[in-house]
Amino acid sequence: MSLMQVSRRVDYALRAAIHLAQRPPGQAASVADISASEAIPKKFLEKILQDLIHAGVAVSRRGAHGGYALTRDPGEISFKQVMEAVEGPIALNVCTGGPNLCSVSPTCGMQHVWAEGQRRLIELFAATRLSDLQPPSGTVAGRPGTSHGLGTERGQAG
Amino acid sequence: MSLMQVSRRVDYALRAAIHLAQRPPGQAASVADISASEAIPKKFLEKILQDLIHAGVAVSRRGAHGGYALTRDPGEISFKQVMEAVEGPIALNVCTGGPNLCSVSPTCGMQHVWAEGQRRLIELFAATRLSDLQPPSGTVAGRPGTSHGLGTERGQAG
DNA sequence: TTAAACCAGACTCAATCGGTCGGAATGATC
DNA sequence: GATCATTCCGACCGATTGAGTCTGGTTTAA
Repeated sequence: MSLMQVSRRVDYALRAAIHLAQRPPGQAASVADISASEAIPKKFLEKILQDLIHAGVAVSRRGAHGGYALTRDPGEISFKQVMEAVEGPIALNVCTGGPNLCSVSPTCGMQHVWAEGQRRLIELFAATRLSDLQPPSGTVAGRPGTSHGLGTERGQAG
Repeated sequence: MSLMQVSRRVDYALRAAIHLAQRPPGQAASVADISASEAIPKKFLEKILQDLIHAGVAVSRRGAHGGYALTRDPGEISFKQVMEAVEGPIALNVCTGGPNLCSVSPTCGMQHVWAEGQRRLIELFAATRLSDLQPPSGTVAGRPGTSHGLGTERGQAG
């Protein structure tokens, strides 16, 4: 019983995104690739990757030799973007999801504490980019395998 | 669908603790009192208060005119203590609950990000004391009602 | 003795989490 | 153009958990 944990979904999404970040730019990885090397259930991962696509974080190519790649440079994609792509926005309590959501009073005093905690987390997760992660020691970053080019545009993270 | 929210349990526990903090020192409040004024289901609150007692945050007096009070000065009780009393320790991901809990590799790179987020939250919640909260505007802090003395010792928060 | 309170544990019920299944669409290759 | 590898998509499912209730104590003031 532990407090405030992120879901498996978020964990998997980040692993997958980092996996994509760590292969040669523009080289796509298939669900099978990622699933195998990151130990994520394949069909579950499939859905998570769809979320990343819908959020504009990743793109895919369908058909044989298809796969997934990031839409931007790993240095331009934040943890926060990936996390919020698969779950909603970060909100430490129901009352911080929007204004006037406190069940008891409009300003119950706790609200600003949650808001501050939220601020701190968001600051961290927005500042942390996919490029900040070292690949796990003992593995090679850019082993090609089945990989095919996929265009990557540039943008900004937040 | 929102990320990283605290449970109702934690929210209720804090409301209850703050309620106790805001009445004249040493004056107990019954479950009915707290339940009514904080809009918390009575039987549910009862269990939560038990957790606070088991964690040494509150004490109770049984029998007629019984009730609950804090064991220490509100300035000596932190959010963190209350939160961890009713849920486990704060841990942003399974792998930060203890060493060698990462499913993929002993150091997957994300671990230190979770650890840092955790550090920031814990710092905030440990620094925030029950005495830091203003009572909701429009209500009176120390309206006596049914309240009876209950000893309060002193200690420290963390 | 009685009523007001706390104490404890079994129970319920619905939602969510984590994941699977089956198949349709798409694209590369032969 | 058949085949095969792959993404895409929605329905489904079981277990867990979150939130709360119920029942029946026990303790104590009056």
